[in-house]
Amino acid sequence: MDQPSHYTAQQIEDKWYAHWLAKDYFSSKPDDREAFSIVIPPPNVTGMLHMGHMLNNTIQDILIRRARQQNKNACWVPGTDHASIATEAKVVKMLAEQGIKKEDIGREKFLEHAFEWKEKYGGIILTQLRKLGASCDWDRTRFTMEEKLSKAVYHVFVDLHKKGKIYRGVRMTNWDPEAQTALSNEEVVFKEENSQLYYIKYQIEGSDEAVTIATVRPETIIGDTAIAVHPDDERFKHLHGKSVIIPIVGRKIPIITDSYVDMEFGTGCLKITPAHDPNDFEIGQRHKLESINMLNADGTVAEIGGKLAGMDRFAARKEMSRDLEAGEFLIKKENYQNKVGRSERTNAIVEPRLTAQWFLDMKEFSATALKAVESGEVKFFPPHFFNMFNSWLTEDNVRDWCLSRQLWWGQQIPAYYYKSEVFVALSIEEALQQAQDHFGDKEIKLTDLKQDPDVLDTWFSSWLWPLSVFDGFESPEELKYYYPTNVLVTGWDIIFFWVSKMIMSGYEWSEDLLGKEHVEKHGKMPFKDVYFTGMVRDSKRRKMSKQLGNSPDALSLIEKYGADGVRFGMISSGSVGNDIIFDAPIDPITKKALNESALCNQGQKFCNKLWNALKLVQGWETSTELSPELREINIESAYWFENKLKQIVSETEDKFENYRLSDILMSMYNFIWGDFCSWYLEMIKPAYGQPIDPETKQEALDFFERLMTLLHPFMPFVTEEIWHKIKDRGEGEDCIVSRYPVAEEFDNANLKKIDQVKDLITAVRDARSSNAKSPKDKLVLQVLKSENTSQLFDNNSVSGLVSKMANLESIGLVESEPADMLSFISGADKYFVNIVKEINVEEELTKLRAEYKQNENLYNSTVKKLSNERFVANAPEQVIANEKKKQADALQRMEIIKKAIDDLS
RNA sequence: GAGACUGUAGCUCAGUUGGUUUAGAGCAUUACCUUGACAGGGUAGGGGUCGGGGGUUCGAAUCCCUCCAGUCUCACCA
Repeated sequence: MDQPSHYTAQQIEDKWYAHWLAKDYFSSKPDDREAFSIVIPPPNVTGMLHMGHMLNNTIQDILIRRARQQNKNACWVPGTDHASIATEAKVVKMLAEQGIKKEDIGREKFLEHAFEWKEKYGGIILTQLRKLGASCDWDRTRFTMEEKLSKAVYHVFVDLHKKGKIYRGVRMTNWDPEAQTALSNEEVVFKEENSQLYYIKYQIEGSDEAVTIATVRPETIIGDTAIAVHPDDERFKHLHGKSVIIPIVGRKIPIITDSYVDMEFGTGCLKITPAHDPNDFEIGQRHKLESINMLNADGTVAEIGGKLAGMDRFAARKEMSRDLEAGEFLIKKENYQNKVGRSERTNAIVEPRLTAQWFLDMKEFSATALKAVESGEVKFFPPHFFNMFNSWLTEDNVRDWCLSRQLWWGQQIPAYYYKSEVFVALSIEEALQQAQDHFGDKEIKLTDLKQDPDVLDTWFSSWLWPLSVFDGFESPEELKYYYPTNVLVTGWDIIFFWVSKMIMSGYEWSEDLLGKEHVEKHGKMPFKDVYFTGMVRDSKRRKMSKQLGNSPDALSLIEKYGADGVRFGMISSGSVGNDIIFDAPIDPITKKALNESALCNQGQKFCNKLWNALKLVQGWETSTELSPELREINIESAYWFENKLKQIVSETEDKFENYRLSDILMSMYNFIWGDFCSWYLEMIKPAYGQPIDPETKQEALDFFERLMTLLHPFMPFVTEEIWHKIKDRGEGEDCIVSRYPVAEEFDNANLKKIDQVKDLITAVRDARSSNAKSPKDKLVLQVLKSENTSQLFDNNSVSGLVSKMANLESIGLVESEPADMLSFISGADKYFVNIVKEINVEEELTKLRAEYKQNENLYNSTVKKLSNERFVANAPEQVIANEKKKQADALQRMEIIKKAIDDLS
């Protein structure tokens, strides 16, 4: 068969992906097999495939494909997240380009545009995942804002409200006075700017004394409700419990103590304005201080500001400054650099402002999540992430979850206002009923109710993901089969945002949905294992991002190296939990990452190697009329390779348990390239142009087939291609559904024996190479008889094997050392070849002496250890035995080398 | 500023409870040889004071302290 010598991934990959889809291999429906389920961490619907996705999804695909090959019912649910902020921003931008403002068209029209945008451009990433080979069940593709999932969201919101866990409260938000909207932290840009720091004197009530505070926003003294000092600050101890008078304003406020105050910073006194500073707000809560809001939504001073009322905040600042100066309250002004937050969109200076928000009480939830991981019901890989998890969810640190977002794209909060009351219900009709009952007024109409304009945080839909994608809130059928999912693969940066919250929701609702019996048997957790992937970084350890331009383009990489090559590159560059330094070179001129990678290239070369190995085996002609000696060598080789294969399979099984994927891939790479291609195939390879016996050829092809099955989860395309090239396949006989091997007993003694054989072959080649003998010259090998060598060469196949691989003319055991032959040591035995040594004695002596010295050092170190009484007394027996063996071996080698030195000199 | 994680050959990483590791692998690299499956093969080699410094121990890459650097999450400061 004529085959090109290069493997070309591109068409082959498309072909097989289409084939798998056509055969419906990715789809999963409950049956009587064991389920193996993974829910994808839903990427933003606006997202494009980047390196992080490739890493994450390759891992998931490996796990899913292996499970599928283990005849488990493998189900990988794909989908996207509606990503309120990111998507709304995109749509707003798109509309802005058309000269449309969202406020002008209103909520309904805006959402129409948003959905239109989503239909057109959203979810591109899912298509891109196919290029990578992701074997998701595409029929199950979900979207966090689709109707069913939204229903689940409303359901849990109402449920939590009934349980009394949801409350309305005020919270500091970043307020953009220009756009008159709250901003998320992501939408605020902090920059160093030049400001003025005002030092202001506050008179102590009933005393001549005064304290000085510093502020960059003097107008906010209108909202002051306390002065805080550090409890241990000696300078102010005598003032504890006293009060001060706010300058100009004239109001009396207390002096309180709080360890938040930094004694070293400024004057050591801090004015507390709970309504206009996040930290002050917290201090205010601790000390039950009043919050006085002194700013209107548009950034002008509120009524309470007296003569400043109605003035813009900056004008008010100047005015206040003048008044303070006039009243001799202003001690000094100094230039000051601080970080000022500006709105990403309007560039207006952001004001911290108290706004009403919906909250979820997290106390019980976080305790539940902690316990789930602590008890091992949910296992973290690597386990050390529990530290971080723990420090965040402990009572002192946990904060209630702010559920509302001042956006339109998302699930609108199902809370309806009538007069001063709010009614939470699944529908406005229900809310109406509640309102009518509450007020005892049947006249209240639907139009009298006003729904809360805010939407829910995106995480409030994705925290239900493992429950909702199986439609658990509608019927338990599928959920019963697939829940708990087996493993979650995600980045550790969203451990609190997402991982912890899914655990919480799982424990909160799984019993309601699945029944007591089911959760007692299978557990309430949403997933049993969590595999944390690292961040993908560049060579400077920076996170790869679009803005930095330090990320190669994912699709270009696939185009260049093939999906298999890229998968190889991704997996081999990192292990569980560790960040991945992706070695893409940077263009020195543009400073952008080039779409190149040495590791992906290695993966591509690996595909090529497989391809050519197949070409070799298939090129062999067969003949049944070959000498039995040849067949014997091949039997010996096959027996060894069979054992080696079993060993790898058993190691692999173990490593999969611990998600040591890069480890597995590397050992397969070495196994296939080294043991299979360089050793096994060379062992059985017939002389050029000669035929091979048909049994051996078949064995080789069978091995090949098993290797493809083993490697398939990692490199699905090339393995499928080769699988089909090995022989004609029937309907449904594809690598993707070939049975993954299970660990079996193997003959360890045989592996050790062949290791010796390989060492010997290497030693002969070395003797040849270092004495300028051509590989083509046949040599005579004499083996000094020992217990070990007699055993090793007790049958013809080993001699045959060594002869073939080391290109020997003959091989024989001798009782005593032959004269005029070159000697060498392999293992602890001595061998001779018919090479006449023609090197200079000096050189050889130096070499031998160095070798002697090395062994002597080793020997000395063991002597030192073994003569140390405390070592002998304390070290475990095994360690001492090893040390003794090391000593004995070193001694034996020293003797042999010594003799060689003596012979030479 | 707080917490967490990371720091082992030129690069990317192993090194599981401290002792068969005189610190390993893959890639890259050097020399010689070879090339009739292959971007290939063979043989030998170079390259690391395991981030720095202390400590515990008979024994530390591994445990403790401290410092340095990087990253992430949170807080960003009156």
